[in-house]
Amino acid sequence: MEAGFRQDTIDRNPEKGRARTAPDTGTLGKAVAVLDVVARAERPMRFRDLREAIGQPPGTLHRQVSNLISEGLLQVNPDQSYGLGLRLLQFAARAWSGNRFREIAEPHLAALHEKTGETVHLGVLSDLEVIYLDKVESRQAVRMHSQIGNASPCYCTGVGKAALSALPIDDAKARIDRIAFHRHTEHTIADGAALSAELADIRAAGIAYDREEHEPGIHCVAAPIWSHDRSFVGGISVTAPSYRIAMAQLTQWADDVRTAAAAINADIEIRLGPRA
Amino acid sequence: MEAGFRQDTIDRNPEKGRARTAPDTGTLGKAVAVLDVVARAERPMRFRDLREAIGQPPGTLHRQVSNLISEGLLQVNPDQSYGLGLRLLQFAARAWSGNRFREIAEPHLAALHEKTGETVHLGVLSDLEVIYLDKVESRQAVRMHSQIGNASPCYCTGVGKAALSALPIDDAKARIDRIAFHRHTEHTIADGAALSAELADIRAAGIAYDREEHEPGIHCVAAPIWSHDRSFVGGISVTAPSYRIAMAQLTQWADDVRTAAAAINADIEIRLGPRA
DNA sequence: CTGATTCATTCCATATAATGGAACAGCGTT
DNA sequence: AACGCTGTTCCATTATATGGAATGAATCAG
Repeated sequence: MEAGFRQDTIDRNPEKGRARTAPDTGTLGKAVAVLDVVARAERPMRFRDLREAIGQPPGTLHRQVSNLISEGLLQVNPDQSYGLGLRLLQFAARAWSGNRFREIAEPHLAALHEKTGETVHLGVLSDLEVIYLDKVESRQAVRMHSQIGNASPCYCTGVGKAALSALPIDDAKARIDRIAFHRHTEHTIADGAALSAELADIRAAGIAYDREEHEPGIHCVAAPIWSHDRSFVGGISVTAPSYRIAMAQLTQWADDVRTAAAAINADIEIRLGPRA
Repeated sequence: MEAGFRQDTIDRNPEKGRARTAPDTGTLGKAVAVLDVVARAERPMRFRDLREAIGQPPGTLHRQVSNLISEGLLQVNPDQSYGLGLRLLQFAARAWSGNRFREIAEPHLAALHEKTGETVHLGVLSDLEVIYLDKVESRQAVRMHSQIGNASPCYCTGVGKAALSALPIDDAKARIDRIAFHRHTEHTIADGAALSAELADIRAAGIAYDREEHEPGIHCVAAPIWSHDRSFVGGISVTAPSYRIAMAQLTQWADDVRTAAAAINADIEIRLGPRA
């Protein structure tokens, strides 16, 4: 419908394995496991579908589902299939507008977009994935929602690699060992050794490139941002289609991206630092 | 920053009382109660603040918070304050893109916008509030996220009144009795009797108007949509600033809005009906 | 239309997880 | 250095979730 060059769909990745931070333990863990199944489902899920996906006895699952519904986290469609509840939308609206990093980065993203004219992203590292928090785009091409909140692998995105480069080296190493690499394009980094090597370069340069490693025909230049204690790492990027913007242009933007990221880091330190 | 005429902020309403569907009972209920407090907080909430807001003993609250964090539903900012977790953004992205009603309504909203040139909304009734699921807007003026997922009172919005009119009368009556009316503008409906009276008109006409009842200077024309069993009711609306669009113009659009809503209802019946 | 079968829901004794008081640790303040 | 304020950990107790079995509803075959 719209002229977005980047795929408009939600996670077409063939990687079906969940990158959960926590095990499905405890009452809460089991509850979000149910939400997770519903969220990741591609076809409408009815009760029996959930049952085989979750593997809980019917009575148990039924009560879990009931509780989720009464909390508004889950809902039943008229055709008996389950969908995520509207309460999640409410929460997300707050999660987004109340996010301090997004708030701090916002003007810098706008400025960077102003300078380059291309799409600017803000992403945060969440375990092994990058979650996009914001984007600034020239035309109202792609619908925002299709991108914000979406997760992409960290090893084949500019923001992801930038974020990894901001982690303490042993932390980064530990995460890399847990990555299940998948070739999204012919340029995708395929193993941990190659990724570690590239991260060394990224650390030295303060700049990461995605050379059509995630989506064919899309490349980007990114720089890391972080909080003082590295409990938060993320990145910003300028993304463009390679048919229109040459790699040489990206490298020219590198300084702008690095400068913008540095400015964001300074703001984070001031507004969220230990002495805030 | 942008030229949005409708307020860009999240819920400035003075109504602080929560419109919870469920009591804070059960492990899950207590967990979302914590999320709710964080979501509704206006200043940064630290552990101490949560403690007084929730009223749980420190040990208990600490574990609840820890569990929420390990599930990614909550996170700690570097300055020790809590924020909603990124997992909620991921879930919401799916809740939105996977929402059947939104999906079905989408082309009709686009067509309605094409015809009127003004902002078109899709909202769903959730207990006593309307939650906006989608909007189509001419310029990329207001950021989508500031609107989608937001909740507004049902008694002073076009979509809300339209949705109420689609409920079985006793259900509507029961909900009206629970509304805490608040005068947002001088035109806001102030009591249940007035609302019931207006709902009768809306049922007869199939059209609801918001005559600057929520935001001064903003009015809209809306029509209800629903599922066959009324487990879902909502509405669509065309919204405009009154300085630019006269009431007479809104009444001229009423037929278009009603027609669009009817088309959506037909699609819902076909795609989500009992024999789907 | 009837009977058989599958699936969803309810119930309740049991197993499990959440609770909260108390004791501990970290840190800034007096 | 001792105090007070917050946040964190521990563990016996208590409340909650669990899941097998029974019931009810819906679907399908004959």
